[in-house]
Amino acid sequence: MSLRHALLGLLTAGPASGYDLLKLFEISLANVWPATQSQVYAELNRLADAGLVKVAAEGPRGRKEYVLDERGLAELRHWLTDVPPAGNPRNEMLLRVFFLGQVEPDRARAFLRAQGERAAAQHERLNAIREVAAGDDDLAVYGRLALEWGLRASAMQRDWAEWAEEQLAEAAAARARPA
Amino acid sequence: MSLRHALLGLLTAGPASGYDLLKLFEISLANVWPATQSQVYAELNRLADAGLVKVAAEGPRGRKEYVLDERGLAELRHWLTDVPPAGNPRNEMLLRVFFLGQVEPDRARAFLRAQGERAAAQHERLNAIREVAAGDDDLAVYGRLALEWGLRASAMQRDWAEWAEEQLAEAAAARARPA
DNA sequence: AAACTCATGTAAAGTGTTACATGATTAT
DNA sequence: ATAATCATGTAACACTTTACATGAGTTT
Repeated sequence: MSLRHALLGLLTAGPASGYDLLKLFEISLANVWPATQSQVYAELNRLADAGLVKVAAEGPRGRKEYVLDERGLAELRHWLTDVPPAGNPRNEMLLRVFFLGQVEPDRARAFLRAQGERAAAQHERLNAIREVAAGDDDLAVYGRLALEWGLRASAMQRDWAEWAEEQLAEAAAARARPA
Repeated sequence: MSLRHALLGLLTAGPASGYDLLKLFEISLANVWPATQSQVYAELNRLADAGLVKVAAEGPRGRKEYVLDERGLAELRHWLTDVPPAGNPRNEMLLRVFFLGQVEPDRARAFLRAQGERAAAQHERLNAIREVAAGDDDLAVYGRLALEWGLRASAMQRDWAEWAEEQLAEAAAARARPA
């Protein structure tokens, strides 16, 4: 139930409507915890029912401005340090790797090359963000830690894919000239 | 719908019952694509209905032995190379990092230290597996590529957590002796 | 006989995605 | 006036987890 905590976390920066939060998701949490419009509005209603947030004001088009309640902040802090993070995230890319022996070697190598290029592109994209990322508020400081994680992760995946492709190429070469 | 493809993939190694497949999940795919008993049995029935697998034999306690159908293999190959992999996996750890400013600096650093230790332990665990991982069938060869990914990922996370902790320590030191 | 393993299934609840639906306000 | 943006909500479907339920065969 981390969407709940993502919303509580964003509300620490100040009051916001569902619409505002949705945009905050897009610009700040898109790569870490994406959420859809349906989800956000529904969860905000649940949070209000549970007393973790409150509707502070109602605006123009039925706009509801939510503020973080004391209990919501307590719940966020509790989650941050006391709740053990869930372990194994699924990895579709690796699942495919396991079964890559089912397609021709050329296709398998092409797959790995594509993954490497994908990771390299992601790395470039994040690098561009780093160069413009300013601010010294908490969200900016900790956001930069997360950004650095992304940079290291994409570099790792890029290098791994290159290495893996070579492994396959070597294995193919070994098969071509048997002992 | 990757559970489906995981099952098809495991069935390329030969006929198996739901019970067998469940154990294969535990030993080979647990870190990549975990699945529960309920899921496996239900999905096998759906796969049989869709004609991607067939019940080849029925054994003792209602045991049903499934074999991969030609159409199932075609579906697996199609998924492996033609279907673009879904991008953004959620990352609960990073979501917490974003909001780490909400707890005292000591607790934030402790969180990062715990993540680093966790990753280091994971790295050791995988390293131990590498040393005993034998076999030159496809699943073993490609399994080792996946293992190497895990080793690199855990090393990356361990190093990142150390770096991040230092960043926070430096920031705290800077605040202690203001200009 | 009791305990364990093998073997499959159903049901409920939580979470996430996609599509549909509606209407108010602001900008061109 | 028209289009774009703001703003919220509902419904259907898919996937995952947890718990419940049952029974056959095997080992001690």
